Amino acid sequence: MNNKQELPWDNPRFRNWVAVARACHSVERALGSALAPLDLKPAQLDVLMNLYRHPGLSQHELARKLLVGRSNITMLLPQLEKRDLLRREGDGKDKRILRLSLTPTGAALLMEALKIYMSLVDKVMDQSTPDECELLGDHMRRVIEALKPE
Amino acid sequence: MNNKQELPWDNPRFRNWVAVARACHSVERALGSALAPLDLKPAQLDVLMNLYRHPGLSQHELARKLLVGRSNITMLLPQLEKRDLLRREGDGKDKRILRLSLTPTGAALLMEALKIYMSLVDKVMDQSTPDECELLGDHMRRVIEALKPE
DNA sequence: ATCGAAAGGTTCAAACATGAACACAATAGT
DNA sequence: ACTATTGTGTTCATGTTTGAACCTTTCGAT
Repeated sequence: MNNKQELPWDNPRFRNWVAVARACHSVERALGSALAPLDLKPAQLDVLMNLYRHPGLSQHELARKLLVGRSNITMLLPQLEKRDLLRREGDGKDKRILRLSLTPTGAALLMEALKIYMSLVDKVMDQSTPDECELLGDHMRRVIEALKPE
Repeated sequence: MNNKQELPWDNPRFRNWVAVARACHSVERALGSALAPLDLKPAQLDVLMNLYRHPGLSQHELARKLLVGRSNITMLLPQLEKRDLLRREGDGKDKRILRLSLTPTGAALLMEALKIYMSLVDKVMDQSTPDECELLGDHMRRVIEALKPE
């Protein structure tokens, strides 16, 4: 009955990952507050960022980039479209697909939001050297790869 | 009108933090799937973990540890209490406070869940050396500190 | 051609999180 | 003692996320 052989809290991997999760959570909440003046939620910022980098994305592709269900996108977009931040137009060849792109208004708002996000990221990365920051990013990109097919 | 001077995607700090956020999101979703057989959500696992380490926590204290609103706890606990995973009993001195503690059933389920969580954490940390893992944890603990008072 | 399977998007109900307003207990200042 | 203030937990309305069922379009096999 004693499976306390090695409690997770003594395991460095566990302790350290829990710290990562908590830090992420903190940053997410801080970002939420910081974006409030723009009337933008972190999830919506994610949409704008991805459309800026990948214009012409379909809704399904966007959903996969955001690690989110397709229906979530369907619910998320109308708000942004009504605010004239993005456009949805049918693909010429495949009538099922809606291609997404930012409007100038959307791009402008994105730039404002990015300033806010960047200042938060600066606070985070001030806690490490540039080398450590790069190591961190490399590690996390490997994690994303390792978890991708599942 | 050209504030593209330095687009965030070219900024190492930004790129690397975005990777952290995405990795966390991936892990969170993978954990959600992996915990399904236990009929446990990541948020509920967080509750059990904190009660295991800090028995006798009040609801407010728990909420702050989880970075979550007090009302969230109120909504979250009854399900777990009905499953006999935890107990809520009034504090003798201060009748406002409800003190929380795991039942044996709760502790047992927690151990099962931790095995699942650990195997996921192993997959994550296999992507780095032990030294880098420790560095990562230290960095993130500093981040948590830096964001705390806000 | 035609039928069946797969893919894109939408709809809907249920689960969840959030913050403001509330009720009650405890504490401090007078 | 008494009021005002703070702290703890609950309630409620709102907004988000999710997954399953659905409709339509496309593609592939016969």
